[in-house]
Amino acid sequence: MGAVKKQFCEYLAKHNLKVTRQREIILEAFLQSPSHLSAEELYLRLRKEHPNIGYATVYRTMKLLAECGIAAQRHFGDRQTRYEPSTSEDHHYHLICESCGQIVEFEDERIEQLLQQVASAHQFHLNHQRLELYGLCPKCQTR
Amino acid sequence: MGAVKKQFCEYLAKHNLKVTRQREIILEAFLQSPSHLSAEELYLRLRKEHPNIGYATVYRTMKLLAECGIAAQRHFGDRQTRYEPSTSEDHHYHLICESCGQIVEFEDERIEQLLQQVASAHQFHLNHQRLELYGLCPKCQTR
DNA sequence: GTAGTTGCAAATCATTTGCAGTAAT
DNA sequence: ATTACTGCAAATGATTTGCAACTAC
Repeated sequence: MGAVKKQFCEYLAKHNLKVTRQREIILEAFLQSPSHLSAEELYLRLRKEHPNIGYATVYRTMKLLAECGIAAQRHFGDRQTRYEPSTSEDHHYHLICESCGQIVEFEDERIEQLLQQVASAHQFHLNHQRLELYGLCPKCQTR
Repeated sequence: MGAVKKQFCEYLAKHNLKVTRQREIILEAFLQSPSHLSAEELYLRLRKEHPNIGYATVYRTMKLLAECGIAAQRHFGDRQTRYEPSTSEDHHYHLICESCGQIVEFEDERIEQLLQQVASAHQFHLNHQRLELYGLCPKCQTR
């Protein structure tokens, strides 16, 4: 059993929740899919192989995955909540092309330090941050 | 007539739209209210003095104000779209207390430069950015 | 066996839209 | 006179929830 699945099962056990077939399937699908899918998109993918899994179950399970730290929620321009695998300590940010929707991830030590500094300056205890850059990717600039 | 109202009227004229009593009232209320109100909150404030102004009109007018650059849309943790006066070139970010909801604004030259650098490194043309820090304000830390 | 889960449909919440009447140009 | 605007109620889209049947423990 993969480390992530183990993490999920342990979280479920600790909270008196059950490991069900659907939860296993949805976790699998989430891990194998491209990042930044919405619950709806995941549901649509799932439906091919498992037409009996309900919409609501996907929503509920993604919420669980977010709670136990396996998935991280994201909100980009559109209305939907998107999910990406959350590798604990890895702070990365997003560059989003407003024309083609491409999403590029990046990290930056310096930015992270600066944000921490700013929070401290205001005597805030920093829990998490959201940083997104919107613009045009190289391809869309030339069109 | 204030500069902002003038800006609004000019925008309306240019787009063959009309200066109506409701639009004037909503603009006034927006300018006099605390920052970061949602359309609903603005509607509720308005209703005391002007019970005949409809929900939809507030939504439509806030959208207009955003289009013409008088208001800027913001999305924090909750579901609602919030608006703040948009003083053209002023890039500022937000520190949000997850316990009491307090919102502190801040600016930082260094961050701005870094973001620009990062975008350039990926050959993106940066249009706009979103940066929010979530945590606990000094007061809520001690509770 | 008991308590948590599922799938469905109905509910919710923020926001948008159609429409008949009203007001700005 | 035109054309845009308003208020209302009904529609929308993403997400949540109530509930009776079901399944993991």
